[in-house]
Amino acid sequence: MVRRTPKRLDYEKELRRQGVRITRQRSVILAILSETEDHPDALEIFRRASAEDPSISLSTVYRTMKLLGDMGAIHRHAFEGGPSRFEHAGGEHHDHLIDIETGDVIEFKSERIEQLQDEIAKALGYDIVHHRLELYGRKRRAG
Amino acid sequence: MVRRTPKRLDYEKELRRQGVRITRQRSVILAILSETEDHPDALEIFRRASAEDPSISLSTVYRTMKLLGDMGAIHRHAFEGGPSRFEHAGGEHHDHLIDIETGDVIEFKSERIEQLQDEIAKALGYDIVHHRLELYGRKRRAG
DNA sequence: GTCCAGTTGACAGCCAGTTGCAAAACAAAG
DNA sequence: CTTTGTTTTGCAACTGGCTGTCAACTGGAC
Repeated sequence: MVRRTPKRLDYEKELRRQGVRITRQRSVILAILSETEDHPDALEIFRRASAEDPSISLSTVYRTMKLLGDMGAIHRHAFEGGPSRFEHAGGEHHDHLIDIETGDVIEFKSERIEQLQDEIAKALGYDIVHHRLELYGRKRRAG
Repeated sequence: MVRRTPKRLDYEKELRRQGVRITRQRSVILAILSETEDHPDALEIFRRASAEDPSISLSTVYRTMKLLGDMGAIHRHAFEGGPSRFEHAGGEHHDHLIDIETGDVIEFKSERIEQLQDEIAKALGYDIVHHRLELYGRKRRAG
């Protein structure tokens, strides 16, 4: 059962409920985030937002990403050798496989790995607050 | 069977063999790296190097870390929310648990997780080139 | 010792991201 | 719809971590 991306208005309603002002700029950015399935960086979000409202500044994009991140509405991923990339939160937890040739990101999930991580941390006397698991790979050529 | 940290001269000999000039500065930095068991960042290495030779510049530390990284003599880790931290290569592969309160780094290894990662990548049609697994946690208070 | 490509320190430049500030805009109250 | 007070914005300046430039210096082959 696939969870569908929340719509723009769901985001806005939820943020308003938390006392966040919905400005024209934030609305545009939220729309972009809720409609995409990829993992754009701040500059890419800025480009897409600019197409819709040329007056939006890159600062505002950065500030909005920070705000949304702090509120838990989006996740920020600092993959190797590039700027942070974002995705809307709300789906299930997952990790990432990054295509080192194209930069494409594939999401995956392994209950078993999560479980092993917990066991390892426990054995070392720690509670995991969060983790980062990224696989960097190259598409296997058939043949 | 624990592999012992290679000594400074081992490093130097190996680098010389690969055609790298061993300067006074590099020698000092290599000594620091081969004698530490922690994961210092460039500034910390600079501080330790300065104590031994005040004329060493931070630029040289950065350049040397890049050089040694490219040669495979050290590993660079970009943990969350901080500068890159380094460790000498030469031990077995391992992953890291980072204490989010102290910044301490604990190394661990899980054959099983590595294996699961390979399986996941394979299932997605990829060959893993490298990966990053970091657990961020807090020491469990005995209660 | 001589020589010169490789290396250095100083410092400018770069990149992703943050911040200070005056002007503009949201939204609550009237 | 207007007023009001706080938030947010665009802009430009700034930051931190790191890389590039360049004249002076130096390791190490001869």
